Amino acid sequence: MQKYMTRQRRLLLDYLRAHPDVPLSAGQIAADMQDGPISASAVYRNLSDLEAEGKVRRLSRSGSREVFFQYMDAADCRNCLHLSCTRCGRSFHMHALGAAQLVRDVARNDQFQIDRSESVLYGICRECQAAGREDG
Amino acid sequence: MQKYMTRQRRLLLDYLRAHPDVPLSAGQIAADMQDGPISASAVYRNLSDLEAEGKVRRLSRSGSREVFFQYMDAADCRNCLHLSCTRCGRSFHMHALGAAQLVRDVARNDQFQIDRSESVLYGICRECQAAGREDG
DNA sequence: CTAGTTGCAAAGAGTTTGCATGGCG
DNA sequence: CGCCATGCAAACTCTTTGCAACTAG
Repeated sequence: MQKYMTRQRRLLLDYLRAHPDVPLSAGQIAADMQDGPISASAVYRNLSDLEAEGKVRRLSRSGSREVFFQYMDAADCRNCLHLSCTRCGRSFHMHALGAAQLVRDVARNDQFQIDRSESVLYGICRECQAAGREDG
Repeated sequence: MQKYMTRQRRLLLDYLRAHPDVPLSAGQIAADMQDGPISASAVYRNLSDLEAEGKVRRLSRSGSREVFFQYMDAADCRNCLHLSCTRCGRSFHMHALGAAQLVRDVARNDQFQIDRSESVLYGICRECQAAGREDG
């Protein structure tokens, strides 16, 4: 668990906050920051710490062995599910009411208690749908 | 893409069909079958082929670097979303009507086109909820 | 027959870890 | 000043790949 706010820690946090809606792979983050004063292992270690503190969520993309991280702006994310675009990689908050409704419906119909923080729905976002129609 | 039905292929298929509701990691499958006449690489290659044919879905578990596979009983899975229990590992089909409803709602409210085959909702299944209440 | 498949072992990608050094408070 | 965090490189885990031998149809 994090005790000291090191330069690396701050740098990483800044980086994450600057990319709020993209799930970033640890490797990608490390690569993006490799010119700065932070090593890959510091990136990995800090991401794990941040995850343990709930500041970051760890998620996987189907078919990839990479682990992705996404900064969570505290309470904001407690009641939403994430929608992640498989084309552009960005992720969005599902309408909170809809998420609540979904959780309720699944609890009732399937007797299954959804964990929002573990779950992400994949698909195509509005912009990429539009782009797709143009392309053909 | 698969052309010949080899002994290994049949073995793997049998194995998968025997475990319909558990997402199995490729490594686990390979380990379970290592005594039989099938190598790890045959397992991996066949799983990829089966995925390409839509007989198997590939999925990730948040926090794990392993890739999981789950046998899909054809058309059955076209219209459902999967609910995967983070406690016992089993996965279930979300009520088809509920899934359809969800897809519609998200399309309308979030302008996001969910891809059922990519998406899995994680949480706790009925049995594990009950077990949890007993345990404390 | 003969192209698709297999097994093996080696290569690859991504992540974790051990240890000496450095820096936060 | 003491302990936590860092950087480096080596270890690890899981998966993919190259290639010669094998086999389904």
